[in-house]
Amino acid sequence: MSQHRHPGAPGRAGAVPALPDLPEATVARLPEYLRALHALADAGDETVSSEALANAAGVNSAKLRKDLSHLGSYGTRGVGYDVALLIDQIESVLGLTQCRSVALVGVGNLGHALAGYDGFASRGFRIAALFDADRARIGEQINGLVVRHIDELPRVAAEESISIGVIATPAPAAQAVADQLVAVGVTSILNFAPCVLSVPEGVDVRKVDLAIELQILSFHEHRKASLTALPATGGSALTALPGGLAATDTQEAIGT
Amino acid sequence: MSQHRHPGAPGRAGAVPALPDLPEATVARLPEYLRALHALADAGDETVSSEALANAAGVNSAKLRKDLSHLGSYGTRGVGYDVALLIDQIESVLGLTQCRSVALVGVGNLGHALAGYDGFASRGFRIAALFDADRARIGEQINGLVVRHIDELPRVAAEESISIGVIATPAPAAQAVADQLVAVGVTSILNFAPCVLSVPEGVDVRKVDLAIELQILSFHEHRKASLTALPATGGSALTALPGGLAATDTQEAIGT
DNA sequence: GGTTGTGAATCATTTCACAGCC
DNA sequence: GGCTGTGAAATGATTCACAACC
Repeated sequence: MSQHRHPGAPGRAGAVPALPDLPEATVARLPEYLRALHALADAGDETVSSEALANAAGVNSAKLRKDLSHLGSYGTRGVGYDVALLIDQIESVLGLTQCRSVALVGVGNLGHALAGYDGFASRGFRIAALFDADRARIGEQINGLVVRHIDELPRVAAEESISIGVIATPAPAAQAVADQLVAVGVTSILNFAPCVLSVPEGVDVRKVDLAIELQILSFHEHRKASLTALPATGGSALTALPGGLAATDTQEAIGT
Repeated sequence: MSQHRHPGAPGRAGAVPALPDLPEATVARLPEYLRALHALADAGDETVSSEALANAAGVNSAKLRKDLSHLGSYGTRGVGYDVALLIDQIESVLGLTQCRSVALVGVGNLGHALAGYDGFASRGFRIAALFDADRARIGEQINGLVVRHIDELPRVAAEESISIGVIATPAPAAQAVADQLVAVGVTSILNFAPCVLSVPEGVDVRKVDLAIELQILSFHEHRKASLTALPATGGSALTALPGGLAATDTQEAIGT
């Protein structure tokens, strides 16, 4: 990430509670643990071992224990972790104890879907405002929210205490939107437009590019095809068409 | 084929794959380079320096050069990289020389948007079939494609040479869909459902969870808020850097 | 018995810095 | 002069393995 790193000791000792300096990789996994923990809580479990939780979150148990140890961790040896306690702990670290308000800019194809996605609300986020630059869309209602013109961003951002901006515009518009978000004080942006945004120091940008995900998969697909094509030198070129069943054997699904 | 080998590695055991064995982090960045290169090509540029390309892709130049060196390197010292040549090279490595067919399962809110997203087609992917389990949706047309029942997957997958499966169903349905995709020979899955999938060895799964992205941003937002409440930690340069293109590292680098 | 927490070891990735080439 | 390619150093992340604890 960028170099905002604040050196360990803040002058005098002991003043700060558990303001954690977590490894970025750990931060990226905490939400997944949280999701798994909620599922366990819904199922009525009160404690869980690192092995079981790691399984539910798709990581190995050593990594999970190391991650949790960074937050000071409330586990009991021989028993495991208290599910409810751990949920509180992780939500507190992630700053999810307060519901955060999100402004979504760009209600085209993707933005429309995001505006209607209920996975946000159920996990601590409230889509508080929708914006677009296209006058034809202004006034349209999506999921109980009216689409406003982007020019209203300053007023609405102040009213709604916008905490996070989501950009779902076409690429050419994204930088201008980012600038506008930054101008009204937004310091966290989730960018779905396929382009790089430049923002001042102190503003965090995360990017989700759907085509890039497919291209990464394409690489692995390509690699797998090449591997089966030449197990030995001069191997016969079996047609790589996945028409029927693949040649691989193992079909067992692991776990639930 | 690359003959790149690190001769210094002592005591290496096991087989070395005969294929270009790129670091995973490099693979994840190649699509971003590709996008930047296409933009340069559209602008008429014929060559580009590592510095300029790195800037356009949101990374630093040393990383970019190291990444490109892994693919055998097509640059000219003192000049830079040939844009067209590099595009070909990267597309070839990523397996994008053939257009790959994608099956999309789940045409709810998000799936609907994905089906209509033109960013796929423009970057080497063809959405070849849409599926859903809800009988009420069968027959609906989206972007010229008709929604089929998931039971038709085996027949259609064979007809269309499906290469990649995209899951955009609710979480409870996702595992069953993954099993069905695997059963018809799909070995690459992009999962938008908020859950962990278990698949046999050899199948690649990438996961995109929109709420998780927001939660990671929430953490940084939370941390920044806590920091401003603290006394200064030395000369933390909060000021905007000269020029608008300053924060090259701020995006992208946060996790994968 | 079982399980956590954690130093130490291994592995991966990024950055530095400069030789070599244009 | 400018630029790439790349060993070597530095940083970061993962895994191992086991002592401490219930």
